[in-house]
Amino acid sequence: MKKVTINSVATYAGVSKKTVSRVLNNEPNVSPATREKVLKVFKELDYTPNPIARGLARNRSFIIGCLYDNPSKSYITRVQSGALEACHKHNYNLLIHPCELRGEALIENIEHLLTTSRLDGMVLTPPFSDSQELIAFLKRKKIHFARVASAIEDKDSISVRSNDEQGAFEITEHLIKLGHTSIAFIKGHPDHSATEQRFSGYQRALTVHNIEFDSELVAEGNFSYHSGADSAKEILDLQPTPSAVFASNDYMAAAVLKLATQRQLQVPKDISIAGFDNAPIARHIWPGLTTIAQPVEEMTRQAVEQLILQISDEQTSVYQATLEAKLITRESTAKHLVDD
Amino acid sequence: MKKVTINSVATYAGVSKKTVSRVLNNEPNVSPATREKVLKVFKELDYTPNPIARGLARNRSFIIGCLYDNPSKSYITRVQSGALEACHKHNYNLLIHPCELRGEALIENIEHLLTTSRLDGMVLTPPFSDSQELIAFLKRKKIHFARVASAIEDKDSISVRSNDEQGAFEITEHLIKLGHTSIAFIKGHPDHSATEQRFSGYQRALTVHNIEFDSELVAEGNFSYHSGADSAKEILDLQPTPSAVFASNDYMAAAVLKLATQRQLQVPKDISIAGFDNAPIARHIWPGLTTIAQPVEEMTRQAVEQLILQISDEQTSVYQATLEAKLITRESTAKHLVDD
DNA sequence: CCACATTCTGACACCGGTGTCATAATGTGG
DNA sequence: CCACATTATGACACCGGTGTCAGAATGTGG
Repeated sequence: MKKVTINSVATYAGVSKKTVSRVLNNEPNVSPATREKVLKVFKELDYTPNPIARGLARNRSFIIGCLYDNPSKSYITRVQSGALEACHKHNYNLLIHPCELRGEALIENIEHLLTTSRLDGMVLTPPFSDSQELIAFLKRKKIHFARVASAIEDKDSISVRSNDEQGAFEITEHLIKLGHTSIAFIKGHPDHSATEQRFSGYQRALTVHNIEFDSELVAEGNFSYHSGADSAKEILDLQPTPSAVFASNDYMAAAVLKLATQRQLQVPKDISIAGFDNAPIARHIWPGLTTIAQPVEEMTRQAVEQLILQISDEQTSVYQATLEAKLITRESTAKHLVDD
Repeated sequence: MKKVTINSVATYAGVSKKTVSRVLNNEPNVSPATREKVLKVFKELDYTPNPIARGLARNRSFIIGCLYDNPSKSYITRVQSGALEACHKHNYNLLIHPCELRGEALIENIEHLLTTSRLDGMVLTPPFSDSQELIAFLKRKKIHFARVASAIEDKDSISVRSNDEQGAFEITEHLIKLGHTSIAFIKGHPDHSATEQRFSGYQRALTVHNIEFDSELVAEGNFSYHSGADSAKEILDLQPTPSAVFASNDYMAAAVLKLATQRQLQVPKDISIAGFDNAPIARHIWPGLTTIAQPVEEMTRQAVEQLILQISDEQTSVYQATLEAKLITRESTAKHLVDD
């Protein structure tokens, strides 16, 4: 059985390639009779147009690439979900490409990706959205891209972020208002700009409420559950034990909760725990985690949507937006009861 | 600035297109001098070959599509991770395509996907790996595909699964050996063949150990945390309360654990809980969940690898494998203490 | 130095569509 | 019924690479 191409359809229907192409793309100026005839042949021959040939002619692949390097799986899932929503709305598809930020191999890796698959645009998620090197490379190669949750400024490229510093400030303030003064903090991955921002929101809240910053209370994490478990151990071993812990994401907060529970500490009676992101795990555990809802899906959705508009030349101005992060209180934080 | 194509490179280097193409693909029979010259021009002009044109000529896209419709996000993450490993090893890329199994729109949806992006092959994850309709469609369209975790037999297509029935049998037997006789069960999504298999393993263990099956103890879930929460309520409201619960996946088990803890039940002292999959959440909560480790990544990795071999014509026989599921005991299950 | 094998190289068709433009068919008003 | 506008259709080049094959350049043995 021979492959069915536009030529076979044309011959079979007794029309030219171009007319078949017109029917294919719902172009005007085709008589109803001809259109019917061609459509019938489509069915008869079970014809599927070749997207590659079409892509070559139009210089489009209708594929967006999503770049990530993130220890938090749920973050990636949410990113994908937002990106897919925008892609499918505009008949685009999503290609995923995890890779490592570190090492000079990055540019080489992306270059190889572009040699392998033509991408109409790329979504950069943290930490790539902050990589000046990558941004410069993509500009040089004239690849459209959009940045998600980036801290750096770049007037020329699409960027959608949320206000992490403010979110961290609010959740810290929430703990302070509950009477906590000894609040431990677990940092995120040093390559991610969110890490610095959340830390700085934490510090600002302390300052505003006249609580002295104590570097002893700060542990280094990297957004993974595992790193949270290590930090949790550090923090819970402190004497005196802090009365509250604010972890830079929910995975690490969950790790603190697990260790605390293992050690017979009651949360939140003995110790309050707060996270960040509002990842699914925050409501899958007991007690549920007080956290900051970061609109990951929405950020990505907007970023990809704007990216597609830019690719289609329907948007000339560069979209830049900051979405709000919102405090969600659950059972893991409560009033600090002073020990008798 | 004009676009850099193979023609510009050829002209600039003073050779033919074909010679440039040879250098590009590391083909033999190019004199070292010529090769050097062309490579230098690549750099000078910052040339990136156009993957679409290449794809058209070779009739290849080097893209694999991954189809899924699964309420468990972590399952998808694991699938992707295994698929990506195989793809990158062979210089392929992965395009993800979530869509709904139900409704006649499925075939239309896939047809549209194939019209939009040329895919060299597709990985079908549950519940698609069990869809006869989809399998027939892909065969008709002569699209290569591999099935992951499917229960149905199809001699013509690649399939990698794990032994769910046996896994469910073992974990149920584990509970029985701990002295439990009243073991509740939460079913998975009815569209997934794993649901039936796990249920049947549970029943077989009861039979083998002379425990009467009680349909009162069976709740209907759908693999989502939310459905697990509903089932948990049903089960914990039973009088007398069962002494153990086996949920068809870890998310639902986590939901049971959460509700039990909320109700002041001690796990595993008052009630034992077991899950399935060994999802990350199984070890992120306290007590950790006893579960069956299903090699999701490995299944998908093997499936995609074989798929790529088949696409490349390096493999003519159809690979079919069943991997072992393994019992992992954690803190959520313990000896049943008879109430005094 | 010649006959022959081997290594390089390029001309050209082709992959399967789309864009441009000329021309054929049809419609409309006077 | 004609002049003209409008709609419908097809011829052909083109997108940017790869495959085939012929011919040129070079190497080898006698």
